[in-house]
Amino acid sequence: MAASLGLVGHEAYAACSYPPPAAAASYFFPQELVADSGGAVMELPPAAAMADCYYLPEIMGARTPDYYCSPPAPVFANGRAAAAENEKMNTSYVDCDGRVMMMSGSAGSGGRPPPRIGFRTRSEVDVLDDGFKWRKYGKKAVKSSPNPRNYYRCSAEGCGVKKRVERDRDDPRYIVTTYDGVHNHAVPGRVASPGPPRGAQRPACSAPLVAAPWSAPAAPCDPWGTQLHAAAAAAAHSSESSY
DNA sequence: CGTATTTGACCCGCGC
DNA sequence: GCGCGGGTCAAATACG
Repeated sequence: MAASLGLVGHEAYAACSYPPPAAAASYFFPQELVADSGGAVMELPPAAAMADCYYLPEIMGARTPDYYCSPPAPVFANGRAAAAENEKMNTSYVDCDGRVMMMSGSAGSGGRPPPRIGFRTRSEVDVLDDGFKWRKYGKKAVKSSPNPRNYYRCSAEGCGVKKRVERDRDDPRYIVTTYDGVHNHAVPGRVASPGPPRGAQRPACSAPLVAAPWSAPAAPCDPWGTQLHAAAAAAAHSSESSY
C-alpha cells in the first residue's frame, strides 16, 4: 500500500496506489492542506487512516462518521474495516475502475448512489467558497453535535449535489463539510483546469480518475484532481464567503 | 420586488 | 408498533 502526499502551493492531493497493482488507482483528497493565506487548514483522517487509503473504525465511530474519502472496494473486502461497519456507513466508494459503488448492499437494485466525501477545514467562516453556488435549504440541530448542521444544495439547475456543513463537535475551529453527489456542470466562472503547478511532479495515473465527488465529471485521467482545486482554493480563500 | 435565508413542520428510515 | 433522529419542505421573513 502506497499513499503519497503532495502539497503544492495551496493545493494538496494524496495519490494512493492500491492493490492489486494492475488495477491501481490514483485518489485525490485534501489531506492536510495547509494554505498560506486565510489560515484555513483542510485535513482528512489521521495519517494512520490515510496510510491505507481508507478510514478507520475510530473515524467512523461515534466521533464523526463523515471523515472519509471514497476508498477502493478491495479495502473493504480485505481491510481492517469490518463489513458490518461498512453497512453502517451506507455510503459509496469508487472502485479501481472509477465506478461508483455502494459499500452496503442497500443499492443492490442497481441504482448508483451519489458519491460522498467528507473532510474538515479549519476556518473561521462557516461556509467555504468552493466555487459553486449553493442554496441553503435547511438547518438542523443534530444530537451528535452541539453545533447545528446546515444543508446546502447546488443552485445550478438540474444539479442535485448537496453538502452538509457543521462545526466540529470536538474542535469548533474546524468545520466539517460533506459533499453528496457529483456536479453535472462546470464550476461557475471557471474556464478550464488550472493545470499542474509549475515544477510540480505529475502523479501517476494508472487508472481512470476518481473525480472529486463534488466536481463535475473530469477528464478520463486527471491526476491533478483538478476539481479539488476548487475546494483547495476555497480553503485558501476562506475569508471570502459566498454561496 | 426578486432572491436568499430562516425555521417549524413534516417525512422517512432505523432501532428497540 | 412506536419513538427518535436526520433530512427535506415550504411559508414567512430578511435583505439588497
